[in-house]
Amino acid sequence: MLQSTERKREILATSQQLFKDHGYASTSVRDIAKALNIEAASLYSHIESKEDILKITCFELAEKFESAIKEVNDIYFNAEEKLRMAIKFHVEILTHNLNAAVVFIREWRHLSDESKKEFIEKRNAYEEGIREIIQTGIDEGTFNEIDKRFAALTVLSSVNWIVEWYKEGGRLSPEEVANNLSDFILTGLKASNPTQLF
Amino acid sequence: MLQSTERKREILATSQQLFKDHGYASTSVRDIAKALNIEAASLYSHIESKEDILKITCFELAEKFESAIKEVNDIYFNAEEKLRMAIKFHVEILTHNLNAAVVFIREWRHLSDESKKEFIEKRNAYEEGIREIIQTGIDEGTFNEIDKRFAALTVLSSVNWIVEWYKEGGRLSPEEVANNLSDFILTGLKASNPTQLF
DNA sequence: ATATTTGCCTAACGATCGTTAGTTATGTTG
DNA sequence: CAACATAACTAACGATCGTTAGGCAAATAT
Repeated sequence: MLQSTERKREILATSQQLFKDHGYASTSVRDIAKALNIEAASLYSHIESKEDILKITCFELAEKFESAIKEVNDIYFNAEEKLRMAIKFHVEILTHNLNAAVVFIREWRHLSDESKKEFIEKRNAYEEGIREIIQTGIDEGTFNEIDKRFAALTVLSSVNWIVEWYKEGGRLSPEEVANNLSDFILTGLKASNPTQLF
Repeated sequence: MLQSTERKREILATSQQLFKDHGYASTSVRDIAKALNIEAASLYSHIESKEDILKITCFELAEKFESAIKEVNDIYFNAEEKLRMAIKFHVEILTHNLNAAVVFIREWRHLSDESKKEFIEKRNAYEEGIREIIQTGIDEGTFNEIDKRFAALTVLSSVNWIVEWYKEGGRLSPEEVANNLSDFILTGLKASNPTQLF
């Protein structure tokens, strides 16, 4: 007897805010209800379970990432363009769904075994998409020969970390954040080094 | 009436393992006791509270990081050497205290307000140490002019992420991990670019 | 006007939570 | 041997957990 999707979106949004601030395990169903000014039991007209909220949150975001990486890898570009575009999309998804993104990044471990397995598969597929971009760059000769697995993880960790400090309406727009990240990841900290010229 | 430090170390180590695997909030005092084959109440001969375990774990690691960054910044080196050394120490601390490190990185949010405040201060001081190294590089002219705050956070995020995949006795030694990370952070993905030569 | 659906309510369930009080074997030390 | 310290125990506390059953007023559909 689940009801209007509109009310469900409110419940999801409120829950994501609370899960972000206090963690999934430390947020009770009663906390969520209180934030919505209703009773805990009333939530169950809209959701199946507490884990239902987590599951929907994690998988909705996973789908967005999935579409984004497909879009990038289906179009023909060189590796640098692809990576810049992937980072741009990734940052956009994170910043436009900040609360959900934090839950996606931090709280997926609390999914049931079954859902967790599926989630990890989707995450692996996404990582594989990033690795393909890096491989493209190596094949082109435009990227350094580097451990792909290591590089993909390092790229993703620095991109994901923005949820820890990004503030809506802050100093940097999502686009600027994405550009800064891309520059950092592509060229590193060091100023161009004249000793590499021979 | 707190007892032998030896037994307390066992309790800490066991708790850290469980906190790493299931999270602080989802690990009950009874879970910890069960893993040690004792009753939950027996733990209280050794610890003050559940949060006590978290507090000790977070602050012991914070101290290690504090000493490391002091050691790096007190010795005179150029920025690249300093950064490489800081990353090497950081990776060593993480890999030699893997369970505690995961708790330090993921679970500090569950500290009491008072402890959390102190923890954040210590973390900020550490980040400031990293920013100083970056500033040194900019002053030297060996690092690109870059947003220091942004750079420090990005460096730390990629270094901290290793706890998600590092396995003791795995393919890469801590030293190799540190070197790979330093190379990545210093020179980026892109092969040295001839269009930058004028 | 009547029937149905919606969105909430109260009340309660059994389980589990962190923690305390008080006790008891098992050494260890004088 | 007597006194003490150690490291565990049993039992229980009040609080809170996710969830279910059943009801009720207001809105909507027929």
